This record gives sequence, structure tokens and C-alpha cells, in this order.
Amino acid sequence: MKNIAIIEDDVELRELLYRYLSHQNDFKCTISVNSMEDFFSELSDENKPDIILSDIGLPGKQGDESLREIKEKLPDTEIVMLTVHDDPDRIFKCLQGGASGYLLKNSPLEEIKKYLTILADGGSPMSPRIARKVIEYFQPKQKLEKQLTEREYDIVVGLVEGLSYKMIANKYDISLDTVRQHIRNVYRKLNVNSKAEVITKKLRGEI
Amino acid sequence: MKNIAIIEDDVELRELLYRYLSHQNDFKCTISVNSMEDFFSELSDENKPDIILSDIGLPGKQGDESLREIKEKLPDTEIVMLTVHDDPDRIFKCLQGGASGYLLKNSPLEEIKKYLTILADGGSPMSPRIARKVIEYFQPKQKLEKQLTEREYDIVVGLVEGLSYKMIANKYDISLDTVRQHIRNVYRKLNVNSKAEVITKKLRGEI
DNA sequence: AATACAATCGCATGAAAATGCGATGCGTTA
DNA sequence: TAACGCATCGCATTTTCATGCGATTGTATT
Repeated sequence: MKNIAIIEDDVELRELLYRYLSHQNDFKCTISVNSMEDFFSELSDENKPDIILSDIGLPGKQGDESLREIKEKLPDTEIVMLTVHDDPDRIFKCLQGGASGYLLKNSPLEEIKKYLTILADGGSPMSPRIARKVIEYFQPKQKLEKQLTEREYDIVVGLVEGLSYKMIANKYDISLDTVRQHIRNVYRKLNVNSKAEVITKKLRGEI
Repeated sequence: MKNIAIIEDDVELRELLYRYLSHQNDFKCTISVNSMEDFFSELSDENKPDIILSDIGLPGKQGDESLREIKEKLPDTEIVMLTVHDDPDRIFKCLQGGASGYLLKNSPLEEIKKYLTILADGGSPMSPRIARKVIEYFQPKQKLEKQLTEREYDIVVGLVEGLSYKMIANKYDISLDTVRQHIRNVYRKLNVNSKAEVITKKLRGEI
């Protein structure tokens, strides 16, 4: 039996979720409020939720901005964001903030129930459309015409690992000046002029 | 009707998938091989797959290492990785390499079919357990006790943006030596000794 | 009042990085 | 064959970074 909290300002949807989940065997709705502020004031030691279903766009304090606060007070609680949008930046922000799942509001109730079961089981519920957006975040953004050669790529990897030119030279058994030359070429191709920019580009998937 | 290619060295599983998918209305298995090399040799203009189901651990060329090559030759083909493991680094590598989905081998056949349908529909199939791992990648790793101060954080952000000490000093209207001092403190707290390491840590969510 | 730490600044030094200019050999492609 | 890109190496210079040692001020905690 899991305690669920619903934070949603659309009263109709909230009531729907509340009534639906209350009639399930495995879930109990202990909190059902329409703002983050109400949630924190209703929260007590007796009704700590195992799972929070929260809208992102709330009146007052936004759902995605309260994530860290929730995580501090309730470190063991799973948070699932509800949304109508699939804006990648927002998704990313929520996941960085500590959300464990991300559902579209138009999901059927049975699906939501299934997702909550998955969550209780250690998985993460994610609508396929959301999953696609998340995956796209990982993937190389725009392919640059001037791609790096294998050797240049090696050197870039070395930079990301925090190696100095000298260490890279040793690693690949080439001279320090050769490393310098490759770096020059990388800078030219990427249109940058510092290690820092190369590392940032690489880790942001732009290389 | 979607063309499916199966690349899987476990003959039993491959045959199972092949027969199952062949009997579906919406899918047609045009290629069914046990290695990446065989896949490329069987590939022709007539049997270009819409979706590739590929094992990760293959004999010879590994599945996750061939992703870029596949994406070059078949840019419009969706690639779904099959795996028994849920190793985060491997998952991350595949998604960066261009995979659109990631399924555990022990998924029921009906579920695999459902996932493929989702994929054809523009979503991304992802086992809940995998989704959890992916999400964990976004989230702050281990909270460090010695957190950075606001100013130190400013300086770190500057470094990530590729600014030199001098530029950071100008940006925040402090002296070059003060920037140096903050950098010293950051290095001590993070236990590193180069710009590169700080940037890497920051972009990997470890700060 | 004492301790701790954040934020600021200065001087100095050796190491590393960024860049300019040069070069050779080896493939591929026009 | 000529042109091009890749990988390799060398020397020199300027800038930036990393680090050592020192300092003052203010704020918060004990």
C-alpha cells in the first residue's frame, strides 16, 4: 500500500485522479491539494507520501522549482511530474531537479496506475513521447560538416579526462608538438580557442 | 508495414523474434543475422530496414560501436538496442551513439511488439528499469559536503563558458588575483587541480 | 570575545597552453 | 601529376594557468 499525494490545480483532473486512485487496492491518497504551498502546510509526519504526482505549472510556486525543496524534506519520496507539454528544457530541468518520472496528462487512468506500479517497483514511468525527448538530449545536436579525425577525437577525449598535453603525448606515444598541432586543428574546426570550450562542446554532445 | 532487421547472436532468441514479428501484420522481417558484419553484407537498396533490433554484445564488432556507422549509412533508420544488462555507462553510450530505444531481452514478445509500434509512432520505447537508469544520469550524483559558495559557483560557471581568468574578473568586477583565490578554493574543495577537471565535473552534474 | 569562513586583493614563480612559422611522408582524389 | 588532408615533428613567443605566501574586511556562529 503506497501513499500518494496529488498536487494539481486543475480541480477536475485532481478529483478524477483522487477518486480513481482511492479505489485501487495498492494506493491510498493521503493528500490532494491544488498548490505547492498547500502541500507543504498539509504535510505532517503522519501522512508522508511515498509518491507525489505533481503538475508542473502551478499557481504560486511552480512545480519544477519546488523539486529540490521536496527532495530535502522527503528524500525517499518519488516524484512524478504531470504535464500537458513536452518542452525538452522543462523535462530536462525536472529530471535534473530530482523527478523520477514524467507523464503526459492525457494518459489514460489505467496507464497512470500501471506507471505508479512500475515506480513502486523501482522503474521509472515515462511516456514514450517524453522518452524520445529525453533521448534526443543525449544525442549529438547538429552534425558539423568539419568532423574531427580519429586522432583529433582521441586528443579531445584526453582533454575531457583532464590530461595535460604532455600526458596526452605519452598516452598516444607521440610528441608534445604533435599534440599541439592536433589541438590547433581541433580549435580551427570547432571555431574555438581554448581547452575549456572544447571540453564544454564535447560534454554537451556538440562534437 | 515496417521493415525490421534483427541482429542477435543468440540463435534461439533471434529465431523467436523473427517468427513472432513475421506473423504480425504491421511488421516484416527482411534481415535476420547474428553479427554486425553479416548485417552490412546482407544490406542492399532493396531491404533497407526501418527499424533495427540489435544486441549490444555481439561477436566481432560490438553493437554499440557500430551505431555511428549504421547511422551514416541509414540515417532514417531507428535503432533499438537489446540487452540483458542495465549498465548505465553502456546505456548512455548507446543513446549518445544514436540509438532510439533500449529494451531488456527478457521483455515479453507482446511488449516488444508494442514498443515497436510506439517507435513507428515517433515515441521511444524504453523499459522502465532502463528509464530509471537514464534519469539517474541527469540527476546530481553525490552531494559533496564541501559545497561551493555562490561566488565560487559563479567562477565555475565562467570556466564552463570558456572564459579566461581575466574575463571572469571583468565580468564580476573583481581583481584577477581574487579570481585566482576563488579558483584555488574550488580546486581544494573539489579535490582537483585543473580547469578541465572542474568543467568536466560541472557538466557531468557532480557539482 | 573568539573562531571560522567568505570575499577581497597583492606579489612572485614555474608550468602549461595558445599560436605563429616551418617541415616531411603518406595516402586519396581531382 | 598536382592538390589536399592527415599525422607527424621542431622551435619560438606570448598569454594563461596553477600555486606558494602573504594580507584585510565583514558576517555569522559559538
